[in-house]
Amino acid sequence: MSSPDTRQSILSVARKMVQSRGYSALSFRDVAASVGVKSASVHYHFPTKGALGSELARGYTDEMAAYLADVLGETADAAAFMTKYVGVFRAALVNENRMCMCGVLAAERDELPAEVQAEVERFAEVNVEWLGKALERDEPRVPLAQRQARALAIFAAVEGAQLIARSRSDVAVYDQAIGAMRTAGLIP
Amino acid sequence: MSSPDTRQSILSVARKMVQSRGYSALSFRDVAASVGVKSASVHYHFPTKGALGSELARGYTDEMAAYLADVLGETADAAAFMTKYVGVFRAALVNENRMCMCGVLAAERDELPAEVQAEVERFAEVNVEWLGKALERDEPRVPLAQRQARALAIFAAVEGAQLIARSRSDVAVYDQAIGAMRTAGLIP
DNA sequence: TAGAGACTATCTATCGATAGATAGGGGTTG
DNA sequence: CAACCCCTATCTATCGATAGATAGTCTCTA
Repeated sequence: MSSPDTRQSILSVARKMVQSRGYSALSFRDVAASVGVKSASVHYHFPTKGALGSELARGYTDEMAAYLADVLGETADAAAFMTKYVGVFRAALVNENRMCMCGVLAAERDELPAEVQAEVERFAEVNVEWLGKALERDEPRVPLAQRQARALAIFAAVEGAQLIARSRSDVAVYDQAIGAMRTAGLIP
Repeated sequence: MSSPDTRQSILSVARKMVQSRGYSALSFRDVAASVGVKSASVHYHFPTKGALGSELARGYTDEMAAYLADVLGETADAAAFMTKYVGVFRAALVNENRMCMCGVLAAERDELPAEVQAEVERFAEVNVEWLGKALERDEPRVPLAQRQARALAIFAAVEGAQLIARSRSDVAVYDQAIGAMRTAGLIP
């Protein structure tokens, strides 16, 4: 197996592992076994656990940012944006009851190397900024600060809905919570 | 040191440890060192890590349930209830940037013994049920199902707000998110 | 009431398993 | 040949857990 393949396999396997078991439970041996190489080979591509973790988080955020940018490119109203947005987090639950990787990492904050922490914060920034832009489509006259505060609240609420739905292994919990958030007026 | 003291110290230290570092990072040695005994003594009081974890979660939920019952006993409207409710989660953040223990545990779901998982689910049930009762004070005519859905949404939103505020080590993020949730009408 | 026996709570020492990490060798390929 | 990639082998540190011993306390009984 050539290097780019191995490297990508490592990232893919490690991402799933973090999403389902957390950063602390991410081990070089498990990743290696799942990829089909030895743990020393994983160290070849990612010298330390922090290097692997930060690249994982960076790639995760980058992919999310790219997807959100695409969605924003389509002309649509805020409600349509939100439907797509909550769909991303829903998909993680449907896919083997996983969580947003940065949500998991946030819960383990004190265990993370600083470089990983920074990426987690960037993920939040990217999401909140995007949500602010999406809200702007509907209510361009609302002051920026107020819109950003609401964007922050939506991001937090969606992460929370995912968290508790996962704790019950029941995507219906997510749907119910998101539905109520929309009914109440938090999410367009 | 007599046994009840040691046992309580273990629970107290372990709770803080889980709240700040997660279940995976909870170790008998660290707990023992912090309490001032040997790890074997911790095993004397809690034979397995699962036993310690489930008792931690059980006690945590029990304390929360008792506090919430007290609050509900006081005559007040839903808004007053919510102020106290969000204050509980705020206090954890202020207190060394900790998180709701069951929120942390929810994120690590797949790493938890079944007995601990069950306690995490009970915490959610207790919270949602209480929130439903609190909402009932303001809107007794709203159908039960709808009220419970909103209660679920509030619980999820508050947990989420705490999660992302903690990831930034900034309680102001929590305040801003909660404020926007109230402004938007999700939280009374 | 004195002593035997059991219980409590802790200790020291150690177990096998696993963690992340490293040194150095070997094969493949451009 | 040189760079790249993966390997074997190993290291130190730590994990949860257990064995066996001990000092102190409690209880029951002769």
